Amino acid sequence: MDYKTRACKILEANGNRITQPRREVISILDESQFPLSPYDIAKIGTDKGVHLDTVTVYRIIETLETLGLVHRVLESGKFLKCGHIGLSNTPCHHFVVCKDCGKTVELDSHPTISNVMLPAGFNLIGHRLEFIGQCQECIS
Amino acid sequence: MDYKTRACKILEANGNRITQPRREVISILDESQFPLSPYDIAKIGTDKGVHLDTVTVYRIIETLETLGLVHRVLESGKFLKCGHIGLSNTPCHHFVVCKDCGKTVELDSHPTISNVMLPAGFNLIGHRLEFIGQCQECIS
DNA sequence: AAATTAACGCAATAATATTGCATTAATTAT
DNA sequence: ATAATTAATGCAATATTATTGCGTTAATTT
Repeated sequence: MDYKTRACKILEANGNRITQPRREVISILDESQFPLSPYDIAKIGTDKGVHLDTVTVYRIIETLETLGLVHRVLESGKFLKCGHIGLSNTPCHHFVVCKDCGKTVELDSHPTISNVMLPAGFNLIGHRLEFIGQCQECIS
Repeated sequence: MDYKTRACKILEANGNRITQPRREVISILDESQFPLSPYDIAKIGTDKGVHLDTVTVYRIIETLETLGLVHRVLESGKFLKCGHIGLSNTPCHHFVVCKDCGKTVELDSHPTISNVMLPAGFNLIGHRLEFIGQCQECIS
């Protein structure tokens, strides 16, 4: 199932309406191999002749993120469609980011830092690993 | 050597002046176990009676980051002192972040996702791993 | 086809970040 | 120790990114 179909199904299954702006945002995310900011998305839409209000894009992104349909790439703060709903639904996210052009690829599996399979030709400089959880005081 | 001493040494060694605002920012970072935004830092300083302009804090943070003396915690966008200059100097960063209170701890070593040593009592929910590098097109 | 209401669009505002320039103060040279 | 040098600061203005409130529109249900 392609991303657009999957996204619409999941939206619907969670009681959300399939609107023109949502279709457009999903389509734009699907077609980009770079992560995009809400402003990027609004501009691309408007350039294509489909008016997209930036506030609307913010709200759509928030919805899609909740549903596990987009990630936020931390290094740039921009958003990327999720390639794998199964993994993306979990609170574990794995990306490869090019520091020069920003191109970003989601990794298929849970890699370790030492034995990760990177895209062909990708030159590894470093990494960021953040474990998210609850500290002792916040659990109780 | 404690953080303040180390920070001043490194600043000096790189031809930077040891100024009052810099001392203050370093001190505030040293005393906080939570990551802080430039605005947080300016406010804490001002509350302590030491006027700190926010723009100045931005510039100081930038300098400290370049020297490997602070990290940016991606999840929150806030800054944290580096506990380990040796590791921090590399483009590899490892944190544990509490999702509730934001308390953040830097990890000592290069952990793998499956065998990480977390602080006592820390409940692990998920993680973010971003590999940074250059894609094939950007290398040439 | 009408009723319902989620979602949108616009305007205003808040929060975060950056730039230019005159002034201040840390360091160097005398 | 004092003067000269210039890095760094502080202020003002501006740019960028994100949020909120509310009347209107349009997707869905009745």
